[in-house]
Order: sequence, then C-alpha cells, then structure tokens
Amino acid sequence: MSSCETCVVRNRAICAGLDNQEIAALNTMGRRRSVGAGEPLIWEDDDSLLVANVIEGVLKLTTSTEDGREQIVGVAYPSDFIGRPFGQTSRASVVALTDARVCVFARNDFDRFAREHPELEHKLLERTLAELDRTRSWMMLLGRKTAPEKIATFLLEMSDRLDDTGCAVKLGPARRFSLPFSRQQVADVLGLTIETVSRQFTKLKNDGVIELPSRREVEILDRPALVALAG
Amino acid sequence: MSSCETCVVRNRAICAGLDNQEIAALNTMGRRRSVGAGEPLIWEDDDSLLVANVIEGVLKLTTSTEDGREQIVGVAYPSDFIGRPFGQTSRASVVALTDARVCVFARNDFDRFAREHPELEHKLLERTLAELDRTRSWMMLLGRKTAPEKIATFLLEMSDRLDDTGCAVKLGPARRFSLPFSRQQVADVLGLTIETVSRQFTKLKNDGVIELPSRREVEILDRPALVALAG
DNA sequence: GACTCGCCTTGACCGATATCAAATCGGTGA
DNA sequence: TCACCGATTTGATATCGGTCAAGGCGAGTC
Repeated sequence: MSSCETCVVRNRAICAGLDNQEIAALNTMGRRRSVGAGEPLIWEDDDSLLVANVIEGVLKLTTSTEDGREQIVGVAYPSDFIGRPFGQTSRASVVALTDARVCVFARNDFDRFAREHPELEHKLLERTLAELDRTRSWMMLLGRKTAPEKIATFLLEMSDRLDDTGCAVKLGPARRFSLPFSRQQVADVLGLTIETVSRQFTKLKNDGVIELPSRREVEILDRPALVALAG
Repeated sequence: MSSCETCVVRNRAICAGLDNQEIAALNTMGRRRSVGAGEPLIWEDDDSLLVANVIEGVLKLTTSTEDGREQIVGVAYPSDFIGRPFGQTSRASVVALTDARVCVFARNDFDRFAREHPELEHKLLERTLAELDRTRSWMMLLGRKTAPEKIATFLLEMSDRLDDTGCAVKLGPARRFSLPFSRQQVADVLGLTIETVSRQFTKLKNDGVIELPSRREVEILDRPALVALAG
C-alpha cells in the first residue's frame, strides 16, 4: 500500500535527489510509529517536537476555539509531511482518522539534516507550496460556497484522493470509495453542522447522484452532476 | 518606508545568508515595477510567469467562482513574496489594493537562481511555512466564526500588520490605522457580504469599541473588548 | 433474538446573515 | 456652491443553515 516500507527510503517523492548515503542517514534518524484511529500525534500548542512523514493511513490537522468549535485545516495522506520544521510552533493538532503508520523525526535532528541537504529542502518547499495552493482553494470553499457546493466539492476531492480501499493511491478518480471521515468530521472540514451534511448526502442520494452502500462508503453515480453542483 | 530600496539588496529577511556576489546577481535579474491601486499583477489561470517581491504597498490574492463570487485568499505586504516558483501554476490572481512597487523576476530565472542558492530556498521555505500557518488559522475563521468574531479578528490583525500610514512596519499593534480595503474587500476577506460588514462596523462604533474617523480609517478605543469578541 | 451504545437521519423551528431596495454620505468636477 | 456618482449605510424581508429534539439503524454483546 505504502510507497515507503523502510520509512523514508522508498518514498521516491521525497528522496529523489538524495544519494544512498543521505537516505541511510535519514533512515537512521527516523523512527516508525503506529497511531491508532482517533489517537493524537502532536498536541495543539505543544512545542511541536515532531516532524513526521505519513507512511500509511490518513490524519487530520485541526484548530479549535476555546468553546469547542473545530475546523479541520488539513488532511495528511501517505507521503505527506506533518509538523513544522524550523523553530516556530505549529498551532494545529494532529489526530489519526484511520490506523496510521508514520515515520517520526525529532525536529532538531530533522532541521539540521534538511539544512545540510538542499535537495530535501527543495522537495519540502515544493510540497509546502502545493499545500498552500490547496489550502487557499479550500478558503474559497469555506468563505463563499453553499452547503450543496461544499458537499459536491468534497466528494469530488475524496474521489480524487482515495481509491476503494481508503488509501491514497492514484489511478484516476475513484467511482466508489470509503470515507476516512465520520459525518462530524466531514462537517468539520466543510464548516457545516453534522445535520446539514447528513441532509445534503441524503438529498444527493435521492436525486440519484450518489449511492451510499454504508455509512462510510460512497459511490458516485453521476459525476457530471457532481461537477456541476461543485460550481 | 520600505526596507528594500534597491529591489532585493536591502531586504534583510530574504537576503540573510546570501553573499554580496549573490545579492548582485539577484539584483540584476529583478526588475522594478509599479502597480496602481486596482491594477492586476498576475491573472488568474495565467501561466504564472512571474515571481515578485513586494517593496511597497499592499496586494490581494483572490480566487473567484464563475458566477463572480470572490474570496481573498491572501494579502501581500512589503517583503512578502508573490507567485508560484517551480513549475505549477497558481490559481490565484493578484491585484494591488494600494499603489504598489514590486520587484519582478521571470519565473524561470528565479527558479534557476533559487536552486543554485540553498540559503534563498531555505528562506523561501520558512516564509511559505509561515504563510501556510496564517492561512490555516484563517480557515478556522472562515469555517467556524460568526460575523462579529470575524470582524473583531480582522481589525486586530490589521492593527498588528499596519501602522497609521498604511504600511507594514511593526512597532507593536497600531491604535489607529488606515485600511487598505474597501468594505467590499473586507467582505471578500471574511466571507461575508458588504452589508453585514457595514452593520458590524456600525455596531462596534455604537458600542464604543472603535471609532471610524473616515471610511477607510479605524481607531481602536477598547482593544480588550475586541480581543474578547474575536474569540 | 434482543439489548445497548454510538452514530446517523429526520423533523420542526429559529436566527444569523444574505438579499433586495432605498436613503445618505463624501468626494469630484462644472 | 451644486450636481453627480460611486461607496456606504440603513431598512425590510427572505432564506439557508443552525439548533433542539426525536427516532432509527447497525455493530457488538449477552
């Protein structure tokens, strides 16, 4: 499933440009760690001691207000990086949505290594720029889209990111897939309430746009209709 | 006002770590350009030919839907970078909010230079990570905050970013400042309508929290109240 | 099978914010 | 000074999505 069996070694996206000796060094630094579904990885307002590379599973990045409102500000799939290298602390907490395996680095070690290996920093920069773009288009969704548009956009994004096993393998958009999110978590991604999410799902089902074989599974029956709804 | 009179040379935040020869090389590549208030710099869906460094002024990054809804997804102040190095095209358009001066690089030149100068890439990575953090906390605002909370958060952010001349010099939060945004643009930042923005401003004024000496000027009378409202 | 516990769906209602419309303000040029 | 025009404010009303409150369904467990 994962492209990275020995932590970082096989992760082509990250390691391209690193020579064998460098990969070996990274490998020594990193430690594998399993995180059960629902378990946290880095606490909000923590000192952000960790940088991690996702090997398998899906994790959420969230921020919340004092009174308990939560917003999911990012989702990490296999090969994504988590954490905040270089000094500043990140304000987001990380919680596994599915059972996950990650490759964890002490931030200081990682920082030092990265600074000595420009190719790695370049990869990180490219990824961070891509993530920023994704995040910005999500701002459009949060600020300006209606509930039906949000749901349609979300389903299309999921179908692009997931295959029918729930993993982030890309073979073109999946027709049927298994959501790593509960209804509440979908609501937290889209800035909606659980009831609104539920009603919109039901409406799409009644309109013949999707099928819901089980609570976590979605099958897209009419992709063009979804695209039109997404706006 | 600007910390950068000869384009990049004096911009300490970017140039730290570069030697004089490197700075000279960057300087040769960059060309200064003036952008009038309301003028665009890079069009949406363009090939994103430019990378630029803001010298003076404020610019907005926006995405919009086909039917004309607009969301401001970022704001660039002096010393900020604009554009999307390394291949991918950016989906955001850039428009000056005030008269602005920027230092423009052809993207290909910039990419090549950056790849040959790891220190510059490192700075870019740090900035991009910081911008990603800011963007993520803005997602919280868009998805989960109420209109009064949005307005209060916005005013506090402005007071941190601006001094009373409208420039991005930091001497602690400003008590009084001049907004680079019209009411419509404030609405586009916060995911609200112009009417809601106006009503909330009026309410804060009536409650004695702020004063509005003119359409573009704001004076904060009761900062603790604003902080409390921001949530 | 039936009990239980979470999660999800559904329904009734409400309220915050959008929408539509009109009045007012402030700056600009004659 | 006055007329004009766009920006802003204010008012009246509509609506989407939130809130509150029941049910229902499915997966374990006994």
